[in-house]
Amino acid sequence: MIAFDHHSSPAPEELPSLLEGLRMTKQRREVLSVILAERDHPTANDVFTRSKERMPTISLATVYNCLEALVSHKLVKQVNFERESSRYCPNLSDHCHFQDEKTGTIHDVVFKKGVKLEDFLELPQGTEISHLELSLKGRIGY
Amino acid sequence: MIAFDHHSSPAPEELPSLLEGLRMTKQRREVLSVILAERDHPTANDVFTRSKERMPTISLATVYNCLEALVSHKLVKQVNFERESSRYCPNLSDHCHFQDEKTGTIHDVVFKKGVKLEDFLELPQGTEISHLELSLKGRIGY
DNA sequence: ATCCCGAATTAGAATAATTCCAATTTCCGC
DNA sequence: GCGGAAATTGGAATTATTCTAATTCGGGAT
Ligand SMILES: [Mn+2]
Ligand SMILES: [Mn+2]
Ligand SMILES: [Zn+2]
Ligand SMILES: [Zn+2]
Repeated sequence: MIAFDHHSSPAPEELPSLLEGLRMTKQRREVLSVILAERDHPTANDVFTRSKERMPTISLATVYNCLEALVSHKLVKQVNFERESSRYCPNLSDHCHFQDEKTGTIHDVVFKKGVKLEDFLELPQGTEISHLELSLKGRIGY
Repeated sequence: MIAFDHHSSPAPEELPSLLEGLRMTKQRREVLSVILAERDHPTANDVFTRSKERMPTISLATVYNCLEALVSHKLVKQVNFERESSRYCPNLSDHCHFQDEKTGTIHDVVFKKGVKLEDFLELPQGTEISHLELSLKGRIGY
């Protein structure tokens, strides 16, 4: 019954100047707020375009730098679909991604509560998973 | 107890000249046999290097063309890890991939028997999944 | 407030995987 | 053997991302 996760908007803006040990420069704050604002999984270039509206001097290199910093400090997730350009996601809960082949839209998909990897994968004992990415493509029931 | 799937070698060579509706040219046969031979998830460039040993005139463009043909005819699977170059896999059974961060080696990981997507994902009813890719990174228990 | 200094930003060049192109070559069916 | 569509080829083009080197920023110390 529960459909895609349409999570509610947390307040952007007014972020502390240090977060998770990351110096929150104005460019990083701008990039983060762009990602928080629309939660539509924008590409680096999308983020660049949107950031320039409020900060016309920001550079694409800086956007890439900021995204890398935000991702490595786990304030944002990087999302990949096959060979497409990376997208960025502000949803920090455990989830994966579904791309509607009709529209290209990417939806967050939540893991069922309590499921563990070993429940559905034949992993050798002792394996430590440090990163997991599950990407789905298909059609939504009209 | 069951570890990574080390499947046994099916006989390469001697492929029919038409397979799955795909004209099996000598370049396509060579590319396919390279992938079947080592099952170590080579990149396009790996395949190119190995193919040149037996077919010195093959071009990289042709390797890409062949891989695309083999993948779209489902004789080979394309495997992606984040932004790394694509790799190719001859294991047609339902499986996903684990990359050992220590060595870079990629292992096939089998889904437990009988598990369905809906068992662990909150998918809206009526969703049709046409493609799924699950990629894991981590360490093997020494 | 000014100075210092490491970190961040910037523009532009470089990189690298993949795709495109236009010219040949292959090869299946007649 | 011919004709034609499909495949191959070498090289150029594309494009997302990374790198470089110069400049600017900003927080702590004086
Ligand atoms: Mn990731
Ligand atoms: Mn795939
Ligand atoms: Zn997401
Ligand atoms: Zn595989």
